[in-house]
Amino acid sequence: MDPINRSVIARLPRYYHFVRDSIVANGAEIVSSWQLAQILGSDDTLVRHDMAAIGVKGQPRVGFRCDEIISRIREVLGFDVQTPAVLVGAGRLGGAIVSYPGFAEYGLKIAGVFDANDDIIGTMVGGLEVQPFTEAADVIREQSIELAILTVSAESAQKVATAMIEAGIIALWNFTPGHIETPPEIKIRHELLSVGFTELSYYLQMTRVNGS
Amino acid sequence: MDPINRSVIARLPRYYHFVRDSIVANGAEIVSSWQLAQILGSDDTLVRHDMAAIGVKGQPRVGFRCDEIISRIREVLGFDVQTPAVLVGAGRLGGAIVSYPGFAEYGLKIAGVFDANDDIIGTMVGGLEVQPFTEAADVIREQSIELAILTVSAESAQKVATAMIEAGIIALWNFTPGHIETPPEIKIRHELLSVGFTELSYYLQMTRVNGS
DNA sequence: TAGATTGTTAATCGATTAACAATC
DNA sequence: TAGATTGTTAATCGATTAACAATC
Repeated sequence: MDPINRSVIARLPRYYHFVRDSIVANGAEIVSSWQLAQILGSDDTLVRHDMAAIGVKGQPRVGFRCDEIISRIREVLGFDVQTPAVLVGAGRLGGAIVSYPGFAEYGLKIAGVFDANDDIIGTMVGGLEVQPFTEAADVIREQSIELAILTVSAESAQKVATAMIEAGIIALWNFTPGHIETPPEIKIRHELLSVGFTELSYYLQMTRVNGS
Repeated sequence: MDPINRSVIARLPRYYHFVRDSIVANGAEIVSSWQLAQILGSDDTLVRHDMAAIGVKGQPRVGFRCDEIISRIREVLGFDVQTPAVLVGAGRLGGAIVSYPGFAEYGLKIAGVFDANDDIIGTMVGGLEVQPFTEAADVIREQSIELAILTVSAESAQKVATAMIEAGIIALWNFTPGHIETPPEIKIRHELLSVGFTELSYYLQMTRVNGS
């Protein structure tokens, strides 16, 4: 299968949520490209292109089967293959992520929570005991963990990332605002909360300047 | 001033962080488009286009002034105008956001934290006392608050959003995975954690399928 | 001056939308 | 059949990159 465009990939979770919720809420079996386009605020042609990209075939005059959309998205995104991950930094944000109820559905399994702070080590976070950061590398190696979630401070981000990569991690999910240098073969995703606020702040700024 | 492209806006926080950190770390006064391109993994021409878009002029043979970049980005994004916001849903994620230390720098000011759960009302979150949700509308009206941050459950997302809009909110920052319908004049940003994980999961899925 | 970097136009690339045929 | 919706090619649009002149 050809690799799928990044922009398509980014839309899949929104399709997924809406279709799954429709099934749960009113037993929907069929959804049209027009309906999905409404949800994303886009064109129905784009939806059909997306469905074609992930190999979902619709039925002319009818629409797309909800269960087919769900199962294909799960397959494409690898939701049915469990992805074990370590989380480093058991602060508030780390705790929120460990406890986020939806993640199990996507196949994300937090295999261990680590922190360097002695006051936090040994406490429970989302049903897991916080372990000393010094033991993270062993856990990664023993369980062949590929993903690390970084919720440490910006200052320690680079140091932690380097240690994780050395231990065998190939993907990083970075929630710190710090700058991290990684070798090109490592996949890193920056989840900068500031980017989200920035967009809203700019919008509000514009309505102030131009008059609302 | 012309509106600035969404994609440019999304890059500004990354420039901002890097330049600010460079100033703090080693007193940098000048940065070149090539250096900034390295950070974003992009082309130096793109950086120069971005600088032109926000009205920062560089000096040929020298580079761009760090302080000028910082002050222009702050101005464009409205960081120096305080943006008061209400946060609804004082769970773990809500708590993490209220306590996020960086936000004050961007001008985000949490003016009130609200929750519908009696067990949570009255507790302290990030230095603020959690107030009953029923009082949120009054606070919004009294303080002319324009932004609401939603960290409630997916199930109550729509109901809360509707109430916020009725009270006068014009921008929503939605951290719930639920689907929310809003009138077109309302700016809504969906901060779906699943989108981030999805991208990483797809990458890991691909390396599994194609052999790494 | 020579050289390094910015500034800007033109070219390319990729993603979205339009048009319309195919299907049931 | 008529009509509604998918499927797919072509056109458009926008964002990125290439090329090169301008500048100090």
